[in-house]
Order: sequence, then C-alpha cells, then structure tokens
Amino acid sequence: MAKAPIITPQAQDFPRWYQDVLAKAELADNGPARGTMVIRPYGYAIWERMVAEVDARIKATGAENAYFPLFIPESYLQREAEHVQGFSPELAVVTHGGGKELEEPLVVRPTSETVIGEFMAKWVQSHRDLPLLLNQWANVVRWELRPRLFLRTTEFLWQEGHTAHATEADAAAYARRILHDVYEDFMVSVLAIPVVVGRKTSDERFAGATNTMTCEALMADGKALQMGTSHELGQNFARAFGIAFQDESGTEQTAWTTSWGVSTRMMGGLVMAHGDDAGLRLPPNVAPIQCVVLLIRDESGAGERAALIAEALRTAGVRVRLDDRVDQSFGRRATEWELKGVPVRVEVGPRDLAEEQAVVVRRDTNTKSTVPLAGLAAAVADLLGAVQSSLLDEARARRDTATVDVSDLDGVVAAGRSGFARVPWPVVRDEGAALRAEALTVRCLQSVDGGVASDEGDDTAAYVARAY
RNA sequence: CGGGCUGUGGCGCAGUUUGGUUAGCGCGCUUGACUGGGGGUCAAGAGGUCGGAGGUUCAAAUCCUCUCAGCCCGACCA
Repeated sequence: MAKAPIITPQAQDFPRWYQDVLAKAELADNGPARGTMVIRPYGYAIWERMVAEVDARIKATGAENAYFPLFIPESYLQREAEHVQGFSPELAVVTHGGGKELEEPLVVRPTSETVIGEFMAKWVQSHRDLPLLLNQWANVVRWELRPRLFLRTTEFLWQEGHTAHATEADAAAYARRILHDVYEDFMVSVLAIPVVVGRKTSDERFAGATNTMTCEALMADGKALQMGTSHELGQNFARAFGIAFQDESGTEQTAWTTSWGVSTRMMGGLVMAHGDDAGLRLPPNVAPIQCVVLLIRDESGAGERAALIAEALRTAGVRVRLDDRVDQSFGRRATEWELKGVPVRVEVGPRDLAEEQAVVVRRDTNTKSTVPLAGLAAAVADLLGAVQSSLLDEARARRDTATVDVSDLDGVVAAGRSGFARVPWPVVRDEGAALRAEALTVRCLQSVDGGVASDEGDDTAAYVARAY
C-alpha cells in the first residue's frame, strides 16, 4: 500500500527535505530566540561521536585542551584591525551586567584568537615555551541574519585550536597537519565524506589570517559546504598581543600563530551528504547506534532471545540498541530506525528464532539477508564495514561526477550549477561579480598536483560552486 | 538591512474575498479492543485567548488601525 511519503523527497524540495530529516530523526529543533538551536539527544549523541573522534586526533598532534572565557573585553577585538572589521557585523555585545551599565562592553566570543592571544603572550617567554598547542571545545556566537539549523546558527558548538610557534615554517606545517591529519582524515574515514582540500582566496580568508585552508564537501544537491578551516595567522595576532620570546641567541622574536576549527555545521554536512528520501544514513563510525535489534513479536521466548542477541553484539564491540517495544507496530519502528539512519537492523521474531536465524537489513542499500544466529556477530561486523565504505564510495562517486573541468566562464557557470567547476584560477580571478550573479563562489585553490595551493598563482586550479 | 509572504489545538492546513449560532480537517496524542514480518484496524476521548492590542458592529478568525513574531528571496558568514 502506497503511503504518503514520510519526508519531502529530495528532488521535490531539498531544503524542506533537510528540515524534515532533522525533525523526524529527532536531531534538532529551533530554539526560542532567533537563530538558536536545541540539539536533541539523538543529534547530540552524533555530535559526541564527532567530538570524540576529532578530539583524539587533535591530541595526537600534541595539542592540549583548555578553556577560555565566553566574555571578551571589546577592546581586545579591536587590537587586530582586520579581525575586528571582519567580525563586528556579527557580534553580540553585552552592555549591562548586575543591573548596571558596564564601563567596557563585553563581546560574546565569536572566536577566541584575542583572549587566547593575550594569555599566550603571558605564557610564552622563551623559545622553550614553543610550540604552544592549545585547543578548546566551546560555544561561540555570531549574529546571523539567515539562520539554518546546524549550517548557520547564531550560537554553535565547535572546537577552536590556537597555536604559537617559533618560526613561520613550523606554524605553516602545523596548520597543514591539522588540515590533513585531523580534519580531512576525520571527514573521510569517520564521516565518509570526501572533501576537496585547498587554499581560500584572499577574499574568503579568515579575518586576520595570512592564509586560510579549507575542507570543502559536496552535498547531495550539488552545493558545497565548508566543513572545516585551518588558518595561518602569520604574526598578526602575535604582534597585536605581544606574543614574543627570546630565541637561542637571546634575541627577542615575535611568534607565529595558527587557528583552526570544526563546528556543529558538520552535522548538517553529514545529513546532506548521505541522507536519502527515507531519512538519515549514518556511517557506522559516527553512528551512536550502529545496530538495532528489532524484536517483531514477543512469543515463545523471543524477547529473551532478542535481548541475548543484543548483548552478544554489544560484547562483540557493536554499539547496539534493543527495540522490544512490541506494543508498537513493526512497520512504525522499522521506519523510525530508518529515519534515524541506523546502519544495520537485525530483525528477529519467533519464526526466525525457531530456525536459528535473523533477518539483517543494511540501511544504505535497504538490502535484506537471512543470517544464522551463530554467525550473526561476524555478519554484523562485516556489514558495518561494508556500509562505511560504500557510503564513502557513493559520496566520492557523486563528488567526482559533479566535478567538471572547464576552461571559461560559461563552463564555470554551467558546471557550478550542479557541483564543482574546476577551472584555471586566472579565468575567474577577476570575475567575482559575474560569479556572484550566479550565486557561485570560489571555494578553494589547488596546485597542479591536486595539493593545497601555496599561493594564488596562475598555475593553480579554482574550485567554483554554489555553497551553503 | 531591502523585496515577497504567513501567523487558526503539538505539527501541517481549510475557513477570511461576501462578518452570523457549538471554529473544522489530516497527522500526532490518550484509553480500550482486535492485531502484528514495512508508518495496522475499529471505537471512544483530550486538546484552540484564531500572534497581540485597540477600534467598527446587535454580532469579528473574518472588516479597519497599530504592533509583534516567523518564513522565503537578495547582500555577509564556521
């Protein structure tokens, strides 16, 4: 029986589809104040998985976590000219506290280069104090005129790393290490999202940076999403905040700093990169529930068997959930787990158990197979691996198909409508207005070998796309 | 901040043009029964200051004035 679709089909209205998925998969709600977001338990569980994976990678590079204040004296922002100019339009400013007007307004952090710079200056005296590698997990506020859940909210959660180095080369190397070993690796191997990694043009650079590098992903609707950035800040903030040290020869030198971050925006990217008309599709590596054991009917001891099966899977290292809510219909529950993107379902009822088997369904392809209970744990483990890699393959194939080499502006406009136009940088360098008219932007630049461009030279390739 | 639109049970909407008696519908929710291998069926229920304020009128969801909020499209952004 053909039922009305549970969520709006992607092809009909992609933004609506996105909202439907967030609601039906119980990921997030709009908060009461404009632009704010309530992350629901299931959505937050996914975020916690992201945090765990990113945090481990950050720590592997030697950085340590710390915490800096939410409120920043307004004067701090003003110390770096480009920085304050870039951020002032989206600042939330506290002017009153304790019932009195404050002598100096406090900015709610939009990012923490300034406070952290102030403290780095205190902590760094000697070359022996470098590199100083810090990270913090925090919320930040950027006043948004057009918010969209996860993709662009006034308050969002993120990780911001801030480092100080003795040399420009060391800072540059570290910013690249974060870009590749933390962000790119996480996005590809955990989120199963292939990314185009490159250099931002000066127009798109972070306010106050000398170089911004980015991981750009392609969503199912052909629009690009900036998933993470890593910045070389040169000596801009070090000079503004006096981050200086004595080198081996006793000469005072100014440090070189970096900053880098990924945010809850990745949640939106995850949804839009893998989701289909049946809802979310989560890669097992980031799925809070990797496998749900769905009890069909509790007869002939089926309930106890199902619990044992779930327990066995848990022992085998699978993040498993037992769904024995037999008072709700099978179809409803199956649909619910499908909407939530759980990679693998194990369906068991009296019939299967009598034959010592279970029906196993993978979410990405919706294919079913019958598996003997004796080999279930191994089969589920195999399937989780298969789902992880096939989601990545699928996303990569779509990205590759949607990436078109072109050589002139018309080609850029045509290809940019549905994906990435890859074009020699000089072709679009001075075409900002023309691109904007087509809602296109240069996402990043790559060098001839496909690596991150080291400058904006004539031999670099520009990736142009519509973007979130 | 410019242009367009919308506010009616939790969600989605009808009703407004042409004022009229208990403001409807779908989904969801509650209770019960029968069910059960892809949003099951039936029955009985709960739930609404019609965004807010003021006005016109015998009578306002409906007409008038003001106001607030949200959405979409543009310029800015992780």
